[in-house]
Amino acid sequence: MSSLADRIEAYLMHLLARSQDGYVEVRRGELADRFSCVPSQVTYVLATRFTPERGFVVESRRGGGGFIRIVARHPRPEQPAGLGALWRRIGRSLSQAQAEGLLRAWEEMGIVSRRQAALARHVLQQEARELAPPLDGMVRAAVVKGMLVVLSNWPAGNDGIR
Amino acid sequence: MSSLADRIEAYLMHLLARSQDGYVEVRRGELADRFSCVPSQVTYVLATRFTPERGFVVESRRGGGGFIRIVARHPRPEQPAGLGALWRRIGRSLSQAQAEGLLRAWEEMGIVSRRQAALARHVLQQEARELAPPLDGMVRAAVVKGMLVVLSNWPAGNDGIR
DNA sequence: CCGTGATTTGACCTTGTTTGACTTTCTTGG
DNA sequence: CCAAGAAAGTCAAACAAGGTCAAATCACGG
Repeated sequence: MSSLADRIEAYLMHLLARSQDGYVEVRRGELADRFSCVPSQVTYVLATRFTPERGFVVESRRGGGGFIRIVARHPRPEQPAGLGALWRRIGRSLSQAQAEGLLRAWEEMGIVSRRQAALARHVLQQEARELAPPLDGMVRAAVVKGMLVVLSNWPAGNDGIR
Repeated sequence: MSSLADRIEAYLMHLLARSQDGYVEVRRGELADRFSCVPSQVTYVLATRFTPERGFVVESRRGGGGFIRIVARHPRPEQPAGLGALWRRIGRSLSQAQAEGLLRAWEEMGIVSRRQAALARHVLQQEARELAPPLDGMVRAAVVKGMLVVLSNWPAGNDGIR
């Protein structure tokens, strides 16, 4: 028997799946109402199912006109070699070699252009230069994650500044 | 449902975007009238959304012929040019407020999607969290620059990872 | 049957918005 | 100069969400 939490999760996943932009906005109260439960049940579902580890980011606002926004990081949740894995693999820090390897791979896959790769290498160099070992890796990871944010596009996304 | 405050903000932003000089002048009373609300609602919007933190300066005069002038400090809708300036603006370090302001601006201009903006906010938060003052700013700058690397997408059109 | 982890509830908290009564500051006509 | 009137400003109370936390309950493997 699927639990209430499961059904709420399924409903939200459904909304996400058919959303064109890769995110949904709901009212906690309305949801609670629809499933005839207390609002904090919704909070529970968000906290246990829509976590960053599972590839979701949740934003919310209180007060009048408040809402909860659930953002999916990737169209197809957990593909073995997909973006989710990539996010996890990057982790908190990247060596120069790791970063370059990633870039080369992306370039070969046509995920980034030659020019973007070159620019990225330049930025990596600039930013991580003269930083002591614990920090430089973090900065590299930061740069790559910034790239990933823009690259991990939901079908129908932005194409960049022309 | 977006709140009244949101709608008033949007309206003012719209006026600002259309204005060539980067500022607008409105009557508090007229605005209140247009949105059928009390005048102090307008004051509330100004106080919460058009702050110096977000790059606005608000001046006003009371009495007959009074007015409210909203000046946008940097966000000139730099459509064609701007990219180089953007790199320069980012610099070596970014405060949380600066980073969020930039993101908001990009989101408004449609340079990044709502979803990308949300992801970016999350990454920014995660990466800079528990980093002491000199470093956190650098990491934020790194994230934003990573985004910019991909966004400054010349001819070779990239559509993101599918 | 029991212990453990997941779920469900509800009382209470924090944040953001809306309204309205009251105040301050200008402008102007007399 | 001064009183009236026309704005805008302040501030606190009432509302409108969402968040927290812990107790109660449930489901299950051992």
